Amino acid sequence: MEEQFGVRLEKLKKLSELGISAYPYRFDSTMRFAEIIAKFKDHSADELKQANEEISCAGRILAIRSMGKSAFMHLFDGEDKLQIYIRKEMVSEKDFALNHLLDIGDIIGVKGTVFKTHTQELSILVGELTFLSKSFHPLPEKWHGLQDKELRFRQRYLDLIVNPETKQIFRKRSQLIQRVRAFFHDRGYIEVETPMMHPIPGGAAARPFVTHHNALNIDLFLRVAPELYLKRLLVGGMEKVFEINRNFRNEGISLMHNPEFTMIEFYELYRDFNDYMNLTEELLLSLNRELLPAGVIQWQDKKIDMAPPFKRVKFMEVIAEKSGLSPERLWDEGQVKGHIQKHFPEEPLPPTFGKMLELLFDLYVEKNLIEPTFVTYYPKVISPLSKASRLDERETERFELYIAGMEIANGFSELNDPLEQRKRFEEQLRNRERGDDEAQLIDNHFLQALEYGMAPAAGEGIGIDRLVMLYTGAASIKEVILFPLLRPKE
RNA sequence: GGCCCCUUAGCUCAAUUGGCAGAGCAAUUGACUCUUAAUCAAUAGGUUGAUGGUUCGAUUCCAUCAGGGGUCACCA
Repeated sequence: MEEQFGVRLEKLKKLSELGISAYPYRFDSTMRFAEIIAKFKDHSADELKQANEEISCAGRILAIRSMGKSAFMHLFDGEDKLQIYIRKEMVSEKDFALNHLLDIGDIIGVKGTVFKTHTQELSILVGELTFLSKSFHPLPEKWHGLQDKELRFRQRYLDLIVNPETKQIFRKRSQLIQRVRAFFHDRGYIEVETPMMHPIPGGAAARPFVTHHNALNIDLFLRVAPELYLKRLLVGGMEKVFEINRNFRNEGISLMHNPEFTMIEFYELYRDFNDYMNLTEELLLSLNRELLPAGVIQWQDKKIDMAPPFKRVKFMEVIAEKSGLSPERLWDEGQVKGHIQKHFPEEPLPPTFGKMLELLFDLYVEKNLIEPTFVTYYPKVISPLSKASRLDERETERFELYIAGMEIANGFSELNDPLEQRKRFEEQLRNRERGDDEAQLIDNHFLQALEYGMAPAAGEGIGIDRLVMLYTGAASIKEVILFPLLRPKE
């Protein structure tokens, strides 16, 4: 507000009248609050007095309790809170004057000795005060914190200052990504970065964002998946590769979708989809060990056991089971069409057979897959990049991992037959003509790479944001992305 | 994009079929040298998201718009 801004501006002016620099350049802390707390919390008041340990530290003022000639404040260093105590007789006249110009939200440094109050709270008795930065706006309320979701996401820094749980979520996100990365490095994978701007969008069924390169005067597409580039690396003989990076899909926003999101994709030559289901279980086990000692997550009102091995069900069989249509009828486009029209007349009829099967899966199966479950053997018609099944020509060696009703991972034995791949792309083009505007385009440069010969390989993508949701219990993807996309205001 | 809900002080929230817009925290002034949601006294702070309409009178009822949340669709 204008008035509070003015008041604080006045205080800043008074600082320079005292000869205090409003924006100094640096400050030396001897310890972070966490270290101070860890080192001294078990010492008695007497022991601390004896030790007379002098330290310096810095933080943002979250609360001030002033009693005229003395004051307590709580500082926050972004991680922990620590109380400081300022007494008139213990500081210089200038520092005591400075103390009266401080506002909640200001950042200060202090030098002093560690002690415990009568209520046994570890605190710093201040000997020297250093002004570090002014806050011109009042902070959100200390007791209720910042509740308004819109403000929390638009002004995430305020959320981080007042709501400690938020910091915990992003610390956990960082740990999770670090663990995933270590998992693949430990197994000899090379981490790579492939283009974010693609001349031809590909690798997933999704609508892309379009951008433009001025010097070349060409349109480019923000990538929907790195898949087709990573497979070029397999052709090049990179035996084990992975990439953790952003993908962009021009689609709606929901509890589980943000237009830009983080995926890891990983590939390994001479492996198939069975190997990768096993590897996925190993990866989650490794994450459990570090982030989930109990092995169980609390998801809304349910508990989910994250311990492998996970259940495995076949795509067509699980739809058959839930819909009452026999597996053989499910392979009949006419039967499937009739079933949808009869039981779901409100649903617009999908343009292709594959989309109809996906619709039935969404309606009957997806939301019920709470416990970790691999859905396997997806039909060829909806898996244009997967290798055909050894058991049934109509199916592919593909799996998706579902947890808490969310798709977490998608992997398969990679199709490496360039002639077959070209046929699949052409089939996609026909789907596009029938109205499926997410059907993939022919990428001739990718096909050319395959024509040089790609060894058999397995590949997989895992949605990092959703994984973080699971491991933090966050109900919305916005809670695990620092700056989720919102409509710009004003 | 469809449907439902929300928007009141910097923050968290009240306001009686439609009858003077309030509290706590934050802020200002003063008191106070172990407080911790500090306390005590006083003060200030509002175009009730925006624009129209109904009405003697609208935070309240209606319409449109904006932003957000939820849900469905799109989408992994």
